[in-house]
Amino acid sequence: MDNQRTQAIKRHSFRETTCQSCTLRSLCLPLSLTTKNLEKLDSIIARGRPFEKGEMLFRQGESFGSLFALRSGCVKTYSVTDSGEEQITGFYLPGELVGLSGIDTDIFPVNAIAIETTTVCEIPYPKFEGLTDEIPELKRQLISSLSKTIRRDMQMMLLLSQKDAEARIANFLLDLSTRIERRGYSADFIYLAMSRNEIANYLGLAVETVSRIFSRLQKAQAINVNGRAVDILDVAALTKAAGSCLFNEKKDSREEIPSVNTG
Amino acid sequence: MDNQRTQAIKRHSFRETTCQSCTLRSLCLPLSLTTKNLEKLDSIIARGRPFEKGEMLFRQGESFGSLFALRSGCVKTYSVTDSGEEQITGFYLPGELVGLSGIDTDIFPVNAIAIETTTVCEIPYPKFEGLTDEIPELKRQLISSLSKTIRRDMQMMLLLSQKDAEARIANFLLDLSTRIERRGYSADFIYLAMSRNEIANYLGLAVETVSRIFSRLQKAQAINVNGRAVDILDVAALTKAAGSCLFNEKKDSREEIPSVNTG
DNA sequence: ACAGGCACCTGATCTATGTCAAAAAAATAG
DNA sequence: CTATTTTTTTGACATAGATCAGGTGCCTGT
Repeated sequence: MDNQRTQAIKRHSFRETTCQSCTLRSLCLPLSLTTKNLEKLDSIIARGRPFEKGEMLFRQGESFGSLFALRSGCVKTYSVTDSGEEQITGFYLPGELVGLSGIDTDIFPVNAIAIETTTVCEIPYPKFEGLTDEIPELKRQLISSLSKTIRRDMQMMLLLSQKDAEARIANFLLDLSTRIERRGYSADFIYLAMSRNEIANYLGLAVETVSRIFSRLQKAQAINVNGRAVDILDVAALTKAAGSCLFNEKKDSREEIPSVNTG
Repeated sequence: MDNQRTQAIKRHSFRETTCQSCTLRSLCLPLSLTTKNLEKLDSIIARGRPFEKGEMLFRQGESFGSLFALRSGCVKTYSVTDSGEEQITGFYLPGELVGLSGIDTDIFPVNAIAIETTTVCEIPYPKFEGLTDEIPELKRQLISSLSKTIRRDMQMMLLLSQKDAEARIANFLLDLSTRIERRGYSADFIYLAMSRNEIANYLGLAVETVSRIFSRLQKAQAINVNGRAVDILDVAALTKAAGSCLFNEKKDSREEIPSVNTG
């Protein structure tokens, strides 16, 4: 069930106990902080036991208190409408920040749940906010994360409002590929932490459609699917299937992005 | 062409020359600043001549330098993909902030264009950022705007990925209604600053569909349409057509929201 | 006032994708 | 290991909404 990659992610992260020694530092909030400021940040961070698959980091409606930086694993955020439908608003990988959408309210507007065993750094927001007064660089970092999330969301809206099923899925796969590559893994292999159902919900499609498109892309030799293991065989073909993207997206995707998706 | 409402908006705003005397203060960044801090903010703001319909506040790819707070009129933001398709990412009303999505890059990721005569307060970002160091309340205000934008975007994603054409349009109208009501006008009458085409693009629909749904809602006595003038006859029916919404949306929508939509 | 061009509306098709149904494969429980 | 449930795949069919086509009215500039 756990493949090499997830094993590796777990192994490399469990030992880390400070931001300074964390291999995700360059992807996360600490990016470009001085050693001294790193220590300050470190001192407010809480690192608890791992969340098992299915455990919730926080719930929609619960009082907002902390941001969460992922150290390992994978988290999804979703909202529930008043009639009970769920809408997944994002999947998060190590180094990414979960909880940004709750910052200015007293409550979280989404649920966050671990979809595989996950370790996090919990960042109590009131303390963190205090730190941003002392450390302008940290403030800039937070604002930057928020702004990047907004740009991501724009991209997602473009996807949902103009692209067909195949393009949505191609984009989804390429996005994951880029993100795991940035974390030091091969861009050509993805182990999906989420079910077809979750992918469908996230992309605004029916499960059956997701399944069919996976099959179609496999038949076209663009990918090789084996349950949740996906090999990318032909990036060019996938990119073509993904269709046009926003200007500067490529450039953008090469930057370090501390936070992505909505949550 | 210009109806009573837009005339009124223009009239009441043109005279304002300081944040202190601005009637939009409670909807905008100044919210909850002390008089002294208000003056500081005021001193960095530039107020130029109005943008005529069709004039651009800034262009995608242009270097990011300022945020823009609308004083009157209406602005749309849109991105262009590398193959030339346009995607409208937001419509902005007086009191709302345009440009947030460019904050952490050196370039604007979207175009912003006035879709009717529009006056703005230009807020040079480097200076503004400096002010956020001095005025934690202003920093909080900015972070709050960003976070609210993210929640809005989530809502939009839900709309695009789960709702049918009728629900999208009902939501769109109710959203506009709420926003203009918050600005002191009747919630029952909307003068649309944007064309059917722009509505269609924004909502991920074909123009013809928008037109048909308008007709259908009119036939159902929920609204009365006369070109760009829309009377809301039956809020309950519209709300029902809009379908389920995210928990807490109602509560949320009653807060003062300095910025909305992506841009 | 008139011509040209948009913006908007409405009807007739066509199609991508949703829905329903059922089987195969994989995960989980016992 | 076997039974049961859940996830995934595939096929057949239905449908919302896109596309195509045409018509009307409105605004613009001359």
